[in-house]
Amino acid sequence: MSGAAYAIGDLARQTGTKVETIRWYERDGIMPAPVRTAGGHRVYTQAHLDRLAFIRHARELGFPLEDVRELLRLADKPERPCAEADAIARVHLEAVRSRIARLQALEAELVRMVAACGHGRVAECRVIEVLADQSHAHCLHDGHGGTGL
Amino acid sequence: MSGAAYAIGDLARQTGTKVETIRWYERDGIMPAPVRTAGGHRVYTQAHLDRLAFIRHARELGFPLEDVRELLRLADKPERPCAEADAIARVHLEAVRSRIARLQALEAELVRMVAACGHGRVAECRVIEVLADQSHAHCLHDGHGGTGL
DNA sequence: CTTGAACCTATAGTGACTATAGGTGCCATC
DNA sequence: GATGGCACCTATAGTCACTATAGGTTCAAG
Repeated sequence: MSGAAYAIGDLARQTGTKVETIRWYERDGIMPAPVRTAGGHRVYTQAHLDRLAFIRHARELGFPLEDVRELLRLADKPERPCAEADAIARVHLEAVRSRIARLQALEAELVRMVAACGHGRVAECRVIEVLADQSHAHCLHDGHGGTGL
Repeated sequence: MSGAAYAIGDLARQTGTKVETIRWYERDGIMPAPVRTAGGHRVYTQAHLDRLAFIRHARELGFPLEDVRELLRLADKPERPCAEADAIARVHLEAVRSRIARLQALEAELVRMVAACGHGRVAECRVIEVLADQSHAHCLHDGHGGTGL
C-alpha cells in the first residue's frame, strides 16, 4: 500500500509517454527526480505516475508547460491564500471555455460533412468558414461572406 | 468587390499572427505565395486572409500543421469522391470530441475551485485528479484513489 | 524629397519534445 | 555463478512550428 514502485518504462507505458520525454521533464524540473537504484536506474512512486498523467493530459489539451507548472503549484499548495490561485484558475477557465466553443463549432461542421458524405460527394465544405470565422478572433468587424478559402 | 488587397501587416493584425509566421507559412507551402509589388512587397487577397484565419484557428485548437494541410485539401476539392475526405473528417471528429470531453471535465473542476475560493482557501484542489484520471488514457485498469499531488 | 514605419532576406534561437549513439545494469535462465 | 539480452543510462543532435535578430530596402505621409 505504501510502496508501488515503477521503472521509467512502466511510467511510459501507463501514461503513453516516451521514456525520453519523462527524462526530459526531469531535467526541465517539472517532474521531481526520483530515487535511483545502486546502478542508477530511476525508481518512481505512485505520486510520480499521477503527476506525469496530469502533465500529459494538460499538454494534450494544449496548455504550455509553463501553465501546467502553474496548475501544479496550485495543486501543490491547497492551503495557499486564494487570490493568486483564483486568478490562475479564472484565466484558465476562460481559455478552456473558448477552446470548447471553437471545438464544438468544428465538431458540428465535421458532423455535417460526414453526413453529406453519405450522398457520394463532399458537398460544399465549410470547415474553413467555420473556423476562419472572425467571431472568435481579436479585431474585425465587417464579415464579407465569400467562400474562396 | 473583386479586389481587397492586404499588406502582410494587415493580415497579421486581422488574424493575430506574427508577420514572420506568415512568411514562414509561405516558405512551408501551406500559404500560397502572393503577388508582389515592383519593390517586392507581398500583396494578399481576401482568400489569403480566410485561409490564414483558418490555419490559425486550427493550430490554436491543437491540430498539427500536417492535419491542417489535410483539412485544407479537403476544402480545396469539394468535388472529390468521398472516401478519403470522410475518413479524414471522421478521424478528426473523434479527436475533437475527445478534446471537448476532457476540456469540459477540466472546466467543471476549475469552476469548482473558483467557487471554493470564495471562502478564502483553495480547498482540496482536484485539478490533477480530474486530468490525471486514466479514464481517457490508453491502458490501465485499477484506479487507486490516492491524492498525493 | 525626405523620413521613418513597414517591408524584405537570411540566420539563429526557443519550446517541447524525439531520435540516435554508445555504453551499463538487471534478472531470468542455463 | 556465468551469460544473454532487454531495459536502462548519459549525451548530443534533430524536428516542428514558430519567434527573434540583424542588416538592408520600399513606400507613403508630410
